[in-house]
Amino acid sequence: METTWDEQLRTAGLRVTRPRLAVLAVLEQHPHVDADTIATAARAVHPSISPQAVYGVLKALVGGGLARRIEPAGGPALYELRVGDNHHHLVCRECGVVADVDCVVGAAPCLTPSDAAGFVVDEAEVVFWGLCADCQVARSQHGYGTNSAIRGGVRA
Amino acid sequence: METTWDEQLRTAGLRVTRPRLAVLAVLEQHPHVDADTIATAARAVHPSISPQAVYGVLKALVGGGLARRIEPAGGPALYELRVGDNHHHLVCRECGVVADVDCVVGAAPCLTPSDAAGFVVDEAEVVFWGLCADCQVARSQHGYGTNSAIRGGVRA
DNA sequence: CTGTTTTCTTGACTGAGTCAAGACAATGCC
DNA sequence: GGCATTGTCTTGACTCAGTCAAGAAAACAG
Repeated sequence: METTWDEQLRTAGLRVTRPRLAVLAVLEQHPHVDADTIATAARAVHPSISPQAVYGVLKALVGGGLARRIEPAGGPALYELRVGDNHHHLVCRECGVVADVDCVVGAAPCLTPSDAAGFVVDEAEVVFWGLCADCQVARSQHGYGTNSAIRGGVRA
Repeated sequence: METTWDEQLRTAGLRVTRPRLAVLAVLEQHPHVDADTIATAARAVHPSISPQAVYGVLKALVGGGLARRIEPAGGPALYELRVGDNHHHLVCRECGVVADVDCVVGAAPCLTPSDAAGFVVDEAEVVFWGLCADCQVARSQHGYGTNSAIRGGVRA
């Protein structure tokens, strides 16, 4: 990371505030987290931060192009700092962990559906669903009964 | 459609009930609808159906493999009857309309990320975001100010 | 037709997120 | 550095989608 968060915020026309820097610091350490986890972690740096402030900050960051919001089905929205490169995600059905994948078939072909039905497409979102390495092990050990569903364990 | 809904339900081990048939009828007419719209439309056939019943029916149908649930970011879940063929979706950023797209690059390559990071992938979900034909027209006419956001107009 | 079991109805509840009003703090100017 | 102007944060009420639980009703088996 060359440019500082200060600069990036200012470039986006946003003021530099403690809550924003706190949220950015959390996102830097945890690549894919939900708003609630961010709030908890950010409180270590800036104790008085409120949940709503986190929503506000995240909306500002997403609006300013510093963060990206992803919404895997069946769970709360997650945020990440990797923006601008069109990459995709692997999501674990069991624990909800998210991993990045670089664009599937090279640069942009994944942006071109075979028949666009009159739509002007500007983004292709790809989510791969499966089982992460840890959950594969857990499943084969405990004898596939550990279905703790997605919700909850998204801490990445 | 060769087999009747009656048979399909029974094959899935589900009882044949009025609410279920009503929901199936609605889904047959409207390819991509949210639970609330289904409830409203189903009431035309079976007036006493409750919203919760719709949730229950949909869960049963999805569980039995008769319907599929999709959850586009920023809106409620939608349901469709096309199951078994791995097809994808085009979603309009403006009005939320959803259209089907057949699998992008042929059969299954879209199921293989370049690097799976130890995940065992069993499904690839692709969503193309853009503007539907109608909203393109509306935007060019009214002079791109008609941002009514997604929420609400999903009636497909 | 009767009994059993699934499914539907009714109602209370949760969790994620939004909206609005006022307090506070960051930038720009003197 | 001090002050005014905005933009941002805090607090609190609220919405919407969806879940959970208990009892009533309906579907299938005999």
